[in-house]
Amino acid sequence: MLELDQFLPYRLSLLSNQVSRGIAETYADRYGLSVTAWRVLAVVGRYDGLTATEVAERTAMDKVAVSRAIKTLSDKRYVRRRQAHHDGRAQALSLSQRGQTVYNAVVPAALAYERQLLDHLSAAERKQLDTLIDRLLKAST
Amino acid sequence: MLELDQFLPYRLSLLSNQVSRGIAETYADRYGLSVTAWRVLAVVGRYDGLTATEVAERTAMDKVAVSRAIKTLSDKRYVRRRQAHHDGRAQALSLSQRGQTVYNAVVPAALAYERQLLDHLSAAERKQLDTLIDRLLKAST
DNA sequence: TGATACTAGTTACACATGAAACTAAATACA
DNA sequence: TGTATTTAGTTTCATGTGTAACTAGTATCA
Repeated sequence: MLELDQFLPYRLSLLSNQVSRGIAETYADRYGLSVTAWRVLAVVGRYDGLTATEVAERTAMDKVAVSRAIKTLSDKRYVRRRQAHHDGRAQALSLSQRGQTVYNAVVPAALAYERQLLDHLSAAERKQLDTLIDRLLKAST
Repeated sequence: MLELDQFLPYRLSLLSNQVSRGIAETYADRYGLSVTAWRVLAVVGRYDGLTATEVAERTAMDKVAVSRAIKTLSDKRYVRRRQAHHDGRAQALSLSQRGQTVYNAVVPAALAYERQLLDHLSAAERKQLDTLIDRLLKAST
């Protein structure tokens, strides 16, 4: 007998969507960023000079999604692409001035949201949560 | 400093997607069901005679998504709609013979997948996980 | 009863997403 | 060197999704 609201995959999906929506409110409208674009921005801001392929690896997004997100960010002049010196096909990505500004505004807001969430858990529980997620991530691959 | 792969919202999204994909493999191709359609099927199979609105409440999907899923399921002859006697606008949903067959095949497979996942956790950890998800669900609303 | 506000479900639009096909550059190696 | 294979990134197509507008039936209450 399957009771949807006790079914782990459903609960995870619910939680993930709720959290994502909450976070997205901190940047979506203000900066016109989708979740995928936001992730790319976050990674390029953290690791300057990555190529699209490297971004894809770090974000667990496929290269099509990354390519589109980069196009969006590039159209908005948040990221610059320059020819990667070692490979004529690849482009090294970095934040523009504007992109840096967005990054500086958006990352703290996202972290604050996460902190606010985790405030509902004790230190021990946070650690537990981490362990459990790791375990389930491995188990589901 | 935001490190994506230690960021809770990202980790939750990753986990939820992986799990959903794993589950979907047990029914998507074989029965042509999307996640939303599958959820509606599961709820109607469990609670016969629900209306679309009631399904929406039970699945945390919005009514547009439910309407579309019902259309899919109805086109495939998995669910029947009959006029709800108390309200001319509403339709009471139930599984057809075919739908029942699909339900009987698909639900055990989904539960088996969940069990296989949870096998990686001890009884105490499962309880912890439940509590933590509940807590975070409340915190994120 | 009849005007008004509400509700069930569908449709339309704009945008997001995944898979496969494609272009151009790089590599392998006979 | 020249042919075959692989790889970076983009485009295309079919499908999924959320928001808002819509249709038709229901409830309210003067």
